[in-house]
Amino acid sequence: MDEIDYRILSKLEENARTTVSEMSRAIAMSQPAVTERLRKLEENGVITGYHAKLSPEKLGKHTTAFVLFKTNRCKDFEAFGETSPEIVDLYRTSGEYNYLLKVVTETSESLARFLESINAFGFSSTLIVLTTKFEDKSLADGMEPSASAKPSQRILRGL
Amino acid sequence: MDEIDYRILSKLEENARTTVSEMSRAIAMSQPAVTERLRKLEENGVITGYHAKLSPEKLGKHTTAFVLFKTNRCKDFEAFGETSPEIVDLYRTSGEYNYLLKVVTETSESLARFLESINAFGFSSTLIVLTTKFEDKSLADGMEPSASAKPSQRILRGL
DNA sequence: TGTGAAACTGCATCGTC
DNA sequence: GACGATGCAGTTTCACA
Repeated sequence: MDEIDYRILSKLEENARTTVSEMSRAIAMSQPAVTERLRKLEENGVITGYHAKLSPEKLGKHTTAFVLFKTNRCKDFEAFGETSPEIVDLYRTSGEYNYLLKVVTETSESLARFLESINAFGFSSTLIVLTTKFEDKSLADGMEPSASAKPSQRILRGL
Repeated sequence: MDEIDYRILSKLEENARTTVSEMSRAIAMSQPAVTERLRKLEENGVITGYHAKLSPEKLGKHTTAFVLFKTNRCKDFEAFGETSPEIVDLYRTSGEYNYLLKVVTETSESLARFLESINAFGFSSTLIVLTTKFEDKSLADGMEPSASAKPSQRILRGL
């Protein structure tokens, strides 16, 4: 994990469809060398996937909310979460509530129906998203090989 | 926005580096036709970007938290948020708190330092993420052209 | 909108250092 | 680890329906 790796990661965070040749030009390194580095970054699990980001609005989903949730039926609730298309993110958390959900629905009415459906499992507290200032800020940008790359050497060997 | 568009979107949500030829094979449609649909989905803002997803752990970032935040210095706080590498997501929300932050840091100590730094702007309540059950569930999957594609016709014309 | 054909570009793979 | 060469795969562009 040197500076070149961070530059590759940064490029792909910004645009996952960047071609290997484009990166090899930007980096001034041969195409096979970039391909090989990329292969290792994927193999080592540094890159976990490449995903298109869609506009919920353009898909008719106008309401986003975060739901703090408290339940003692964790297994049941997690199984429900897996199958619920409204829940896009699900986190186990510390604190008074034990789950945090990001929920994306068509309207505030469909959010209300969703909240009623989870009331069967426990108690919820809902924060409606008014505006998203930003999302998914780069993790690779501003990473210095000297600072956090040395620990990652250990990590990449599976420790 | 017909069923073919949803299949394209679904493929790219799952793997943003899927080639046009792969999609054209899966869909049984010519390559230029898929390219043209893709161009329009991007132009209309249905697809907002393609991003590599990185493992915070593998980059030495072992602590993730959601922070509920209350401030009356909104402009100042948002400007701070833009420049803060720890804040990966920033939402304006309804409720007692007016912001929700997703924060990714190296350790719980660096999280503590971060929380001290934002105390200058207002009050926070922190939920530490113990485990991420899932993130970024598909928005396009299970979308029926009959249901939400008709509204999106209006949306795509800019209404 | 969609198609097929052709020119162009990018990628995988190899042997070499 | 990185490089250059090469053959195959993917993309772009076009005339046409």
